[in-house]
Amino acid sequence: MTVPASTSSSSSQAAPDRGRDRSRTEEAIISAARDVLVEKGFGAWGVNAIARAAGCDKQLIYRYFGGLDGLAEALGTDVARAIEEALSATPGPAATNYAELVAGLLETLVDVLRANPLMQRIIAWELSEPNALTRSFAQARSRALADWIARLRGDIAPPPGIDAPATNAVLIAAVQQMVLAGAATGGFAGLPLRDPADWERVRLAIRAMAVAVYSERPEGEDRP
Amino acid sequence: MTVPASTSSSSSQAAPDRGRDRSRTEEAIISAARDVLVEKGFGAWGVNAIARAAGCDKQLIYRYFGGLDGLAEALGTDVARAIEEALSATPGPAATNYAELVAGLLETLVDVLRANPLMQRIIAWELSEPNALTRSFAQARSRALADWIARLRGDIAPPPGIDAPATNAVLIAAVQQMVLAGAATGGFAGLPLRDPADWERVRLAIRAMAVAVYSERPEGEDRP
DNA sequence: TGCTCATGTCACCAGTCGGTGATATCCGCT
DNA sequence: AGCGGATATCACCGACTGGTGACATGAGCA
Repeated sequence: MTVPASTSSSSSQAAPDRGRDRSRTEEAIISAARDVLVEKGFGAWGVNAIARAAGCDKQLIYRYFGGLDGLAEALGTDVARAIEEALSATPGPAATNYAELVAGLLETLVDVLRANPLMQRIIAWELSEPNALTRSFAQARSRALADWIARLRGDIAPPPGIDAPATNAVLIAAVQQMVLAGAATGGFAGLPLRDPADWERVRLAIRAMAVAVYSERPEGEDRP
Repeated sequence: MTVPASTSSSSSQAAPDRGRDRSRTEEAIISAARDVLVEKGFGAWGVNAIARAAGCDKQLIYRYFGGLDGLAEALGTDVARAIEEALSATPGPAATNYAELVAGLLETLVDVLRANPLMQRIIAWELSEPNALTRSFAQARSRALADWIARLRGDIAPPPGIDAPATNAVLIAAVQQMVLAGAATGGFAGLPLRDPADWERVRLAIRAMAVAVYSERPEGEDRP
């Protein structure tokens, strides 16, 4: 009788002996792709590392996904679905005016983004090496975010005389940069970003800015 | 007679035939290191690519700088010097109150950062793969920025009742993220970042936020 | 002149990468 | 039982990486 070829000679990750089940293998590969991106960064995101993490041969990545691009696309839809349900699960701020609405959304965004290292990696990737791959990621993320905001906004309109799209973009940019810097280096511009107290300062600062800019009445910009 | 071994078989960069001059070669290597980082990104920042761009053998990188770490250190001091003189050359905003001071500083920062792709690469690097290398870069940058601000601030004090360090960090974070996103993808959160008009919107939005948050009197937070 | 040493160049190493063809193994169907 | 096809694994390729030792070349000095 032939020895059962003990399957113990595998990577440190994931039991390698799942039966010949294509769908399960595909899930394992996608999960491994996600794990590699989160734990090793996009610089190490390749067929070899992913196959190693998934405990299967890299040939399967080519067969089932058509290479890295197809795998990225599959992971993209997977990520988009995860984001949408993560956002739809978060309770929106019950605000009656635009300033409080935006302030609440930004605070929620800080929490959601801080709890989502995968999203952080994708954003950093997009900032460093924008390509067709990251573009689909960014597109899905942007769309989910826009839907979420539109859903929670309801019929609350921004005050006139203020460039709301630009202002909101700047505010969201601030949130992103702070979260990324905090995760990467634990601080930004001399401000520590480690303890919950540090993030409470950030949260208050962002809220104060949003409320201030959307509450103050711009001088002489009113319609006659 | 032997043919003069035409030196045309080199990379597209830089004439490879500088006389046996160590200091000149070192400068060429540092310059090549900077160019590779700017044009190819930190993913391609290695001895092979740098030596190729410098038109010399990679062995010289090890001999003169002790490898990539030493070269990074040398480039770091070079960058720090460049930043300091770039910032010292920019005229500070002549403001008499804190809100206008911060608004002017942020607008200047947008311009300086947008005109400095090397700095953008370093920031993106730091956000993606923080290591001893990027830390020295970030440290030099942070110090130069702090000195610049301290120099221009003079004796103008922030209004009481506002967490100025946190607020300023958030504002600077917004500037960084907008500039990085603009350079990487040409837009952010649906807002285009290509034409000067786009950046004018951003500039106005940032100014409005800074002025609003530092002008508005926080209610009931005053000292008695 | 001849010697020395700094400068520069070349060849090579082990390792990893993305990618592909050939082969083994097992399930289901007739 | 036997066959076909899907699933999975192995072995290999060329290219590139960081790193190192050996060698050529030239300038300056005794």
